[in-house]
Amino acid sequence: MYDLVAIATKISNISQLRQLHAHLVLNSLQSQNYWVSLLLTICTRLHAHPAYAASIFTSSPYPNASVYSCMLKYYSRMGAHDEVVSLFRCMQCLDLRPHPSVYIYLIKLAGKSGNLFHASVLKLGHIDDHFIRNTILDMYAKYGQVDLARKLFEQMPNRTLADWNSMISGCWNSGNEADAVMLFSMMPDRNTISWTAMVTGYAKMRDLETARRYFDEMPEKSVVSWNAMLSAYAQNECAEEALKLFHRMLKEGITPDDTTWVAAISSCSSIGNLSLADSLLAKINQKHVILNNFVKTALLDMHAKFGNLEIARGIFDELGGQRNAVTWNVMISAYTRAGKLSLARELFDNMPKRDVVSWNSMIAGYAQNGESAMSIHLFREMIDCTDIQPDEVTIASVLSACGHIGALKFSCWVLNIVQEKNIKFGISGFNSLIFMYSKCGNVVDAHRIFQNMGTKDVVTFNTLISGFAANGHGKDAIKLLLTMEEEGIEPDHVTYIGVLTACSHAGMLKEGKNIFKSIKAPTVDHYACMVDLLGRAGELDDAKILIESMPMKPHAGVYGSLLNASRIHKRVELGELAANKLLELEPQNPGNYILLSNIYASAGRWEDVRQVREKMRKGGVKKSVGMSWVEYKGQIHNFTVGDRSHEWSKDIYRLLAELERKMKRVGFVTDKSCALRDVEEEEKEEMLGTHSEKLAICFALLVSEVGTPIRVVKNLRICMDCHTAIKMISKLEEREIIVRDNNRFHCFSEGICSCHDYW
DNA sequence: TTAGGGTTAG
Repeated sequence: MYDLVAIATKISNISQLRQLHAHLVLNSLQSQNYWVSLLLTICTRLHAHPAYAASIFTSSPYPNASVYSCMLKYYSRMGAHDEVVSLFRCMQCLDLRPHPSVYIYLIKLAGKSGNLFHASVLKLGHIDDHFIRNTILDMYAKYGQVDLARKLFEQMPNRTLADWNSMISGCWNSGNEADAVMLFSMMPDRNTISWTAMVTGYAKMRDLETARRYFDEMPEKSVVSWNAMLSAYAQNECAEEALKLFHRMLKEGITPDDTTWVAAISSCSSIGNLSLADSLLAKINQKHVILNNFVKTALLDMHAKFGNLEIARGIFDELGGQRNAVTWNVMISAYTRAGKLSLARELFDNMPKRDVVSWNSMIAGYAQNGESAMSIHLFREMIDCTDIQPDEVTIASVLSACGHIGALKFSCWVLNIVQEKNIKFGISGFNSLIFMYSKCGNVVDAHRIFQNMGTKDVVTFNTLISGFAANGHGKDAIKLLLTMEEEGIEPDHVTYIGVLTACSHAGMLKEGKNIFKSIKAPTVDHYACMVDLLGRAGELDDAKILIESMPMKPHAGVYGSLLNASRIHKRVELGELAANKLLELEPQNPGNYILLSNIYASAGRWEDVRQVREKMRKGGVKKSVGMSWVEYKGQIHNFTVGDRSHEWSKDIYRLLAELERKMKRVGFVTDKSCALRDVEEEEKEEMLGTHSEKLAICFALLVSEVGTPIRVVKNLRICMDCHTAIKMISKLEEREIIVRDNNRFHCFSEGICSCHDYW
């Protein structure tokens, strides 16, 4: 028998196991509990097939606690949680006493609801087992029940080092720095684990300096301690510091493990330094490291961030069965970052188990690529069809999408969910709220949120400043810039873009000039804003001089501003100059051709108009489709030029025709530029007057209550013809109509638009 | 057989 036991412990593959099994059968030993337990232990070690393990288990006619425990351990190793639980219930029914390690596994598995086991552990007297006791303590500490953990800890007659360490981590988990420090100082003895817990604790509080102090004072460091400090840097936007520490680690002869590589790789990708990444890859290859899927996922992400989508996809495919939710999520966001939404969606639809990050990645992916309506649609699906709880990131993305298309009602619905589910907002949540309100034209609420915020960051200020800019509140934008400086928040280049745009929209030439002068190192974008400001104010020659004096090469935005100003002030020669530069810089952008052809059209130079159109056709440049959204009862309705797909189409067009008749009767003449801008000569008659914003407005007129203002958002600039037509509609229908285009609001009321400077 | 470190979304 002793020979057999010796053989059994050395078994290293399934066929050896089957041989032993056969030998036991031959000697009629296979149903003895001792041997069943031993076979099951080997099954666990070798990951044997569940059917085989089950057949061994059932060969025992009267399985005892040991057999049950071995089978339970087998299932837990295989991740078959349901089987684990049902087996445990069987044991309870049979009054069998599980092995302590079984409890440890079960308590960990139960996680947050693990306190169910506490009573049973007490009843069976397992509480004196310090391994089990510590697991319970740790479970309480990990899952936010620090009070229970403390109670247990204080009642303990003999605390082990592990108990102290669990308690310290528990304090950090609940953000209780004072208690963590006190426990650490009171400890009778400390090990690397205690010190490392302090390092991670401070890292969680984003206090990297103190974390580093503990790290430096640590009497002995393990790889884990190094990793803790490395990750602290890597996760708090200190990638450079992380890589410095990584190199010191190598110099001191510490062998990196998987976690080390993950931190190094992710630091590399956030710095965006390709050559650094290459040298890191070389090191990994040179050391012949076997990479686990954490490292592979980090590598996947790095390649994706460097734009190597094929390599990233290669790693993803290679991972095969080792893929987890994170791997899928990384690949999805790799695609959304690159604007490849359909590929991202394909993965999203095919992934086996989506978590909140998967939904967030896809919702944010749509939102960031201009597919706001899809983003909102997907959020509804998440709420209506799944049990997954949205978090701050979800809400921030959806609110941003709502802002883009002015979906105020839908935003209210989203905010109700936030209240219902008690989702806590941090800075980014509030920032998105400010964005949404100001994009919906509700500056008052945007400002209210801003004032109630505890801590603000530069994005908070920038968002509200841009909101003021879009709503024509130039003075408020400048005031906010001053507040910002008072509160010690350094304005960045986005801040100045916002303030300059605000000046431009409010016609504040002098103030804008002063602000521009105060910018330490103006970027090309600031020059573009300045050209826009000068141009709109009619100082086109100054704008041209400014462009010529620029220390850097002007980009498309600079000439775009000049072109727009030339159109407003009918300066054909300057417009031609700007447009030609633009066509050089962006030969594929249809907007530039259309702007130029409009300038020629307004000057009556039809032959030039024809030539521009011809050039566009030859270059294969397609005109972009203008879209308009209107929100009705929390649903988003979108329209494109000449759209007939809406179920209300018939009524919409009937109303439009009726309105046009009325307009003609009161002497309204359409401006042909509208037709020339978007359609070929032969289609002109048919398409005239069917721009998306008009369709959206007619739809809103049909469905909305009399007296309520109509809100429409257009993704491009609204054209002159529609501008005039909407003015007239607001008068004829006695309705207030608010149209927001790319960057500002047009408020039409009683035949007057309150943003005259725009045209 | 317990305690410390890991990849993703804004």
